Parts: sequence; C-alpha cells; structure tokens
Amino acid sequence: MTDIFSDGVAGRRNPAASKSSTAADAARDIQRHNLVGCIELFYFAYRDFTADPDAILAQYGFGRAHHRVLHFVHRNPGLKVADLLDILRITKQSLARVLKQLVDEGFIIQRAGDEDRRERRLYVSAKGTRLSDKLTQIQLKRLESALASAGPDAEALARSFLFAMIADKDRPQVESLINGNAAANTASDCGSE
Amino acid sequence: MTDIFSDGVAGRRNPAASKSSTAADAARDIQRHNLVGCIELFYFAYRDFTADPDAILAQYGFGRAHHRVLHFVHRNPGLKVADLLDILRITKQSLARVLKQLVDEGFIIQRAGDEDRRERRLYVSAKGTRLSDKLTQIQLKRLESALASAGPDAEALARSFLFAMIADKDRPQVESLINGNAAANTASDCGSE
DNA sequence: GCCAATAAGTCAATATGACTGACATATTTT
DNA sequence: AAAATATGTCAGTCATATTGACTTATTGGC
Repeated sequence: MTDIFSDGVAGRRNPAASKSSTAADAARDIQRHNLVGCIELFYFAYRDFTADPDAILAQYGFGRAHHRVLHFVHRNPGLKVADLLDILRITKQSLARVLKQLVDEGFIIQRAGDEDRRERRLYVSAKGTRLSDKLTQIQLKRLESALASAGPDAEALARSFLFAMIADKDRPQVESLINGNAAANTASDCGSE
Repeated sequence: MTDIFSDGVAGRRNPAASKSSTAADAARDIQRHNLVGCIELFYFAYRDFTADPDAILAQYGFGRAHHRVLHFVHRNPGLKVADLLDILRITKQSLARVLKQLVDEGFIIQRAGDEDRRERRLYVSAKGTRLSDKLTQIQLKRLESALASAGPDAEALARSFLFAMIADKDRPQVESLINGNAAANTASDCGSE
C-alpha cells in the first residue's frame, strides 16, 4: 500500500487536509465534499419515508404505484386518466393495471365526464379515502417529527429546499398541483361510494 | 356545479376555512393539511434527483441499482459484499447481478481479504471512479443550487431534516456510514485499475 | 351525416430490480 | 474433522416499468 493510496483513503473524509492542486485531487475532492453525505441522507430518508406506507399497502396486496394513484386522486377528485399520466409520468399501460385493481376492489370510482363522456373522471370511495388517509397520516407523522426536531423554521425551509430540488421545467406543474389545480381540470365532487 | 361541491373542492386546500368539529371533518383535515404538500414535494424532488443520474447510467446500460453499488463502494473502498448487503438492504441475489456486471465491465475490482481470504473486498477502478464522480457531480450540482436558493442556513437544516426523516433504528448505521465508518470495516485501498 | 381527432382501454412482448429458498464452494474457527 | 462463515449460484416468481399497435366510444368540424 503506497502513501498515495493510503492518503486517498484517509483523506477522503477530511477536506481540510487537501490542497487540490491537481485534477486528480479535484476529482477526489468531489468525494470528500461533505455535501456527498446529503446525497446519501436523501437516499436513506426517501427509503424510510416510503417504507411505512409500503408495509400497510402490502396488507392490501398493493404496492407503491397504487399508493401514488390513490393519493393523487384523493387530493384531486375528478382527475382524468390523462391528468394522472401527466402527473406520474408513466405510460397508460403501467397505470392501467394498478388503476384497474383499485377500481375493481372499490377504492377508486370512475365516472364518465359530464361534458365529455369519453373522459373517465376518477374519485376515491369512502374505502379509498380511509386507506389514503391512513397512508398520509403515517407519512405526516414522520414528517412532523422530523420538522420538529430540525427546528422552528424547518417547515418553510424544507419546503423551499425540496421545491428547488425539483427540475426547473417541472416546478410550475408541481406548484399548481400542490396548490390544488391539477392540470386545470374542471373537478367536481362525486357521491363517493 | 353546486355550492356544496365547489366549496368542497375549493376548500380542500384552505385549512383556515374549516372547523373540524366531526370525525369526518378531521379526516378531511388530513388532506387539507398543508404538510401534505411536503409529501408530494418529497416525491417529486426524489424523482428529479434520481432522473439526472439515470440518464447517464442508461448510456452505460446500467440502472439505479448499479449506481448505488458504485457509489457506496467508491465512498467506502474495501467494503465487503456483506457490508453492501447491509447498507442497501437487498438480497444477495439482487446484488449479485448488478455487482457482477460492474466487475465484468471493469468498474469495480474484487480482491480477497488479506486476513480472511473468504471475503471479497470491493474497490472502484479508475473507470469506476470516473463514472461515480460524474454521477456525484450532477447530483451535487442540483443539491448545491437547491441549498443556495433555500438560503444561508439551508445546508445544516436540510441535513438535520433528512437525518430525522430516517427511521430511528437506522440512524446510527447511516451516521457512521456518512462519517466514513462503513460497518467497522478494515478498509485498505487497492491498486485500482 | 361523415370523418378526423381525442380519451381511454387493451394486447403482446420486454426489461429491471426486487424477492424466496435451496444448494455449492472456499475458508476459517472450534 | 466438523461447524460456522463469506460468497456465489440456480431456478422460479413478482411488481413496476417500458414500446408499439390496435380497438372502442365519443366529440367536433365540415
């Protein structure tokens, strides 16, 4: 083991010890960069954030894909299939299977659009609402305790941080979505159940 | 569209307008809760955060699983297969395929452990380092600009927020991992390439 | 009323990344 | 010598995604 290699290993976590005078040093700095830890934190945080709902969904024979469909339909009643495809960015075929299961098992209700009867407007049933709320609640719990432990301004900061992590081109869509304007749809509620 | 329905839809995002005197109101509050937007932000942020590397990986015929293996081996040279399984929480069989590809294509080098020759110590080659750095750089870029736009204290706060989002039981492992102590391994570097 | 466009559903085939359970091999420890 | 350990491998399954082509129902323009 040469000095160069042992320096590479020991110094990896110790940015203060480096001078980065060469290109190779600069490359190593990328790995030494303490922000790399944030990449890892983001990965682990997301993994654990989805693990809670996953465990509940498994009891229903559902997966993450079902969760997403249920969630966005719950939040945006009257959503069209096309809107959902646009939000989730998956193909019609990928959506079809999970949506069919949710409809067949009575979690989601489809109704032809009032003005355009080709459209299938989507609504959650009471059963779907219960499951969606259950999943949301467990995620809110984790989110709330994380924000609480991160300090008083954590919510606003987490919000703007997460929003800024979204690709520029996606931000307008996400912004209008979380503000309740899903794809400029003409949502009207539905006698769910 | 009746008044009731339009109120239902418009009011869904307007917690201030509610009184939540009944159980049904309380359930609706969950959905009205403005923190629900954070759940969605987290989903979209993670999706876009992984989209950048995914595009690069696709050029190599790799996927996200390869990225994770390459990343953690790069960050923790000399990692054992067992350590990697413990970090990624996948099965040996799931790891085997991606690891084999990375080894076969020369991104990762395996060497029998010095003390225990049953162990396969993992190291990135120069080629693996180049790819890993490329992927890290694009993620750091997004992270840096997000933190910059979120304000001066954003990094520390994002760090503690993300860390608190990790399940209690996982925190010690993640903490030691991001501090450079992967599974108390006796990492030594390797003539990479 | 005819025809093109649109919304949605469906078919067939494929890929990735995960899983389980069993078993093989090399090596170390007891 | 036997047990335990680290890894590798085989066979089969599942969930989620993909592409491309095609069908059906409905709408809207001419």
